[in-house]
Amino acid sequence: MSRSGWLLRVALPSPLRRYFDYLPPETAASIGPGQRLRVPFGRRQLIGVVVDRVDQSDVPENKLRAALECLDEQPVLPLPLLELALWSASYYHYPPGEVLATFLPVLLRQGEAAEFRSEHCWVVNDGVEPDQLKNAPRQQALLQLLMQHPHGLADEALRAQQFSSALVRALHDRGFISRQERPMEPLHWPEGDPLQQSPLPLNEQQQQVLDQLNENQTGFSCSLLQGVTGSGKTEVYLQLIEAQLRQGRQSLVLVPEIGLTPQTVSRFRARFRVPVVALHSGLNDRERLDAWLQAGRGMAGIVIGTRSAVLTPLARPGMIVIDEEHDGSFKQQEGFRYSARDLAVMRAQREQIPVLLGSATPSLESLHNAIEGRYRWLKLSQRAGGARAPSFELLDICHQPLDEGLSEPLIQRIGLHLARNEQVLVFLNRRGFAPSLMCHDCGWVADCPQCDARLTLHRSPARLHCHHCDLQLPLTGRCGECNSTDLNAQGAGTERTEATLQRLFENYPVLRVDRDSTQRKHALQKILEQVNEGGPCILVGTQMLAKGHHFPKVTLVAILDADGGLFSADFRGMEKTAQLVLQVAGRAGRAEHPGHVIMQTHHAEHPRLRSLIEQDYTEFARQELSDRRLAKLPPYRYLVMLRAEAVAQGRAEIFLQWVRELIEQHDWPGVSWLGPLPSPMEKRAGRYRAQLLIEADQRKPLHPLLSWLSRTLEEWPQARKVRWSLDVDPIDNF
DNA sequence: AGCACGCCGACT
DNA sequence: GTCGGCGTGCTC
Repeated sequence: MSRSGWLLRVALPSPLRRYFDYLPPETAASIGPGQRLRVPFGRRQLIGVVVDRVDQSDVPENKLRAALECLDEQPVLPLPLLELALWSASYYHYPPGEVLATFLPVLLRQGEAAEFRSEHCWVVNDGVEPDQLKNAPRQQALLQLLMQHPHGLADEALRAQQFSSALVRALHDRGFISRQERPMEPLHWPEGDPLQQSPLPLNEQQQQVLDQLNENQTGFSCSLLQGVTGSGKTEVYLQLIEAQLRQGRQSLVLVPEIGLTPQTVSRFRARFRVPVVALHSGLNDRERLDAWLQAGRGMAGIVIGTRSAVLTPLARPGMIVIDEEHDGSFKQQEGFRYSARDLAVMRAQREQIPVLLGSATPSLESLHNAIEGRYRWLKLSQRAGGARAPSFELLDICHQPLDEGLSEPLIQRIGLHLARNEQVLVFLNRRGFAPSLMCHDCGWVADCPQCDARLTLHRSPARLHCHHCDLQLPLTGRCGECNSTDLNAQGAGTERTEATLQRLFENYPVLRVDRDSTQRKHALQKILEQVNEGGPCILVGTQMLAKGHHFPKVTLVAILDADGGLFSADFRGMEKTAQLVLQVAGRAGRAEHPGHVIMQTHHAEHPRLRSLIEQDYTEFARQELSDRRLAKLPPYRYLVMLRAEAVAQGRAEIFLQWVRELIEQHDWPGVSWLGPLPSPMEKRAGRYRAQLLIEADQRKPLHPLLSWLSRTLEEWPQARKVRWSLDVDPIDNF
């Protein structure tokens, strides 16, 4: 075999944490990093990404095989993004080939060409004259339109001009036009002013923040924009993006999963004349690839999407915005467990562009970075348009009789606001009718057979539903133990609260907003429309209500259970509660009717709750941070969770005990470990889970241990009998 | 992870 | 006599 003298180092979608070297394919043109190869791998073929060209391999020459073909003439992934992928593989200790695969749209992973979709278009045949169609005016009009477009028009363009497909077919059948296939017309930036709609006037604070941020339009910088709800953060984003567009640069906007609504996207589309690409879950594989290519080839001016949008290539990156940066959905909770927020900061650093983290309630991690001066800290404390901040009240419900979770004083206050023709928002972060179903004769409780959890009782449709594994069981109306029919629903979820409120306030509409009530398409939109009509009503819902939508006619926000996160096993419970409370509170009120927030609690004297309502989020966060420092918790300590799960009880824990002993055979200065411990919910979806916590005061000493550990576990036969995963910077302990 | 090979139990 | 259970070994 003739040796060409160089080899290709390839990342392959396989759980193995290493690269594979190949001889170049027969048709070896110029192949380098970022291009895809089809290679033989064992008995199958895989699509991999070249990460390097090398002239030596550790693999014996006779084991080297030749790649079958190269799929790209140009790198499909720009080099900065390839490097980001490889860096994140090493940071999260996840197999590089799998990481690279998640950077690519599905079709590219499968070996499809990195080209825009081809679309059908219609062209006029030679020698056809419109006069021939005098008796068919619509056909004639269509023909005339097509004659103005010698390259043809796509079905979609014709439909937009009100020409039906039947009409098109008629012309085709008569031999006037024919169908051609060609790559989709890519979007282009229009010449001139990128604005389509004037920017909103800024208040003084907004203007100051904008000016400061515009000082750093290029080069890396990281800023935290802490702006109370309604302070007009989005307008600041829009005007920053505008400045980037004027320089011909693209912006990437990351939003939480529930934040990516058509309204959000249309606000960006309405403002600018440049193409806005939205990466939402409704796209199919083809649409996703087209959007990805539009971003990577610089045709899109703005790319907006959820977590995975941070992996999208940009031809001329200008800046990255992460809205609601504290939101948990930016962390992937399985497989490649990356944090889109942290990757965005890393990416901005590598691409030398600014990154902006925005939130009314920043994560303690980001706030800590701001306090320490690593991030520029900018604040918007005024609500735009002169709206006033809501007032807060802790309502002590100790010893108070509750009507399905509602105290008498609260019911009265709700009635008061309704009587004044105002709207009320009732927040309860618990779906369903009741969180459990109990037998009154023997005390049996309906448990999930696959999880250590109660089944939630739902009424519409009636069923028992496990919110952890999604198991759904029909209601039998009988106790699973003693067959009694005397069953009691314990506690209240949104369905029950809705019913209770409807009973108490029968003359007012009660509208429920949660995952169940908004499943049908446009259901949420309909509810929102009714609320916006402005008549008095009660909105009941989960955290769905806390994101994105604003309800100016709501003057009372009732938080039924403020206690959930106060004493939870999760050390972030307090932080999450505070963020949720402030997000919900921020939905209400406007200038002439400031909102009032009532929180029902059994701990009205809880110091942290008090500081949250009497002072502000920043002061609350400083206290919380000082607790974290004392307790040696993030952001003062770096955590990695080694998780394991197995079908047999105890298996995962025994495995982790072995791992611990393995770790202890070596010296790891600056690193300590805790566990193994069963997960807070040991059994979930039929698997028993355990975890070993690895921690350190610095990041640096963690990585040698993790590299060694992941490689060791990968090769260890015992490790194949359980499912294990490393979670770097975990955010919850389940 | 796939996908093979390999060696022991209940079936057309 | 075979189909198939999952142990274990390998992938440049």
